[in-house]
Amino acid sequence: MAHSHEVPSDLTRNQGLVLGALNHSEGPLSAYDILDKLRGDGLRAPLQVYRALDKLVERGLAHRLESLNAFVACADEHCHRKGLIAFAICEGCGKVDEFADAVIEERLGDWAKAKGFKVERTTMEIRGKCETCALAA
Amino acid sequence: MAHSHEVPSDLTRNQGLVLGALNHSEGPLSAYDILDKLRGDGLRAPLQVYRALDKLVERGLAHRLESLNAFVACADEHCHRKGLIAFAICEGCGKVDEFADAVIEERLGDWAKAKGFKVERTTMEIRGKCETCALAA
DNA sequence: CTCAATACGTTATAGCATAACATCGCCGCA
DNA sequence: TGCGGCGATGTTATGCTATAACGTATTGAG
Repeated sequence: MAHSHEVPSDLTRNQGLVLGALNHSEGPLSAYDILDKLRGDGLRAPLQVYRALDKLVERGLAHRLESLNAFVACADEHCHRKGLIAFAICEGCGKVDEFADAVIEERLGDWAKAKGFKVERTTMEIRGKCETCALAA
Repeated sequence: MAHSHEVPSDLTRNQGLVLGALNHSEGPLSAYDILDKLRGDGLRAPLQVYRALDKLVERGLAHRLESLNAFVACADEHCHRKGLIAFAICEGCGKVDEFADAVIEERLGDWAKAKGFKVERTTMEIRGKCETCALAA
């Protein structure tokens, strides 16, 4: 079944709808997937979805998967995640596993420091097959 | 000035043209950027560029930057890179720095092993400001 | 109340990527 | 030589992803 996060109460209507759609989905959704799910709730234009997604991503309630041009709800119930987040995306079933790794984060930080590079955000995405799908293949 | 890689001789005409365009560019190029640069050489349709890019990426002669929907030539002169590659992308000047880190690779490998996840490819992209642009800001 | 800031709604358009189909050229081999 | 397969190519059409530009509505601070 899908996630069952609580939706923060200070979201706007559209933000709440979009986050709800993400929470109830098994896997990542494109902005247009979301739009289709929410037409019944009065959403009509891509921009309504993109604007809500921008805010949600900004607040860390949702994440953008760059390699998929799609979005997922943050897997962390109360969104305590601060640092770098990595995603493992299964090409078989589409499920996404979200995790953090302090060593990797530190390592990237070291590299950046050595180069004088000022990091603003990092995307890390692993594509492959989850255990279930790998065994089924 | 731009890179000065040699172009492998077994590339097809279109592949050679596309790789040449990437090699002569200071920064990442979208497929349509490439197309525009190569109209004078007879290329007319996006698909011609995308097909060449697919092959080049497959062979490791070029890389796709997911967070930019753009492509760069591989920075390694003779394309000896085997493992995971990371990219630092400057939002100021657009330059891309390509690097590898064995520790990160090992760390991801450990995670995957523990989860039974079969990795097919990984994208790691840092967005931020390079030293020059950070100081200028 | 008034202003500023933010969200919202709508239309149009820009930018990225692939489907589908026909052709061509090269190479191995009967 | 000539057949046959395969991969690259060319072309048109189309689909998916994302934002520009405009105006209205709502909210909250002073």
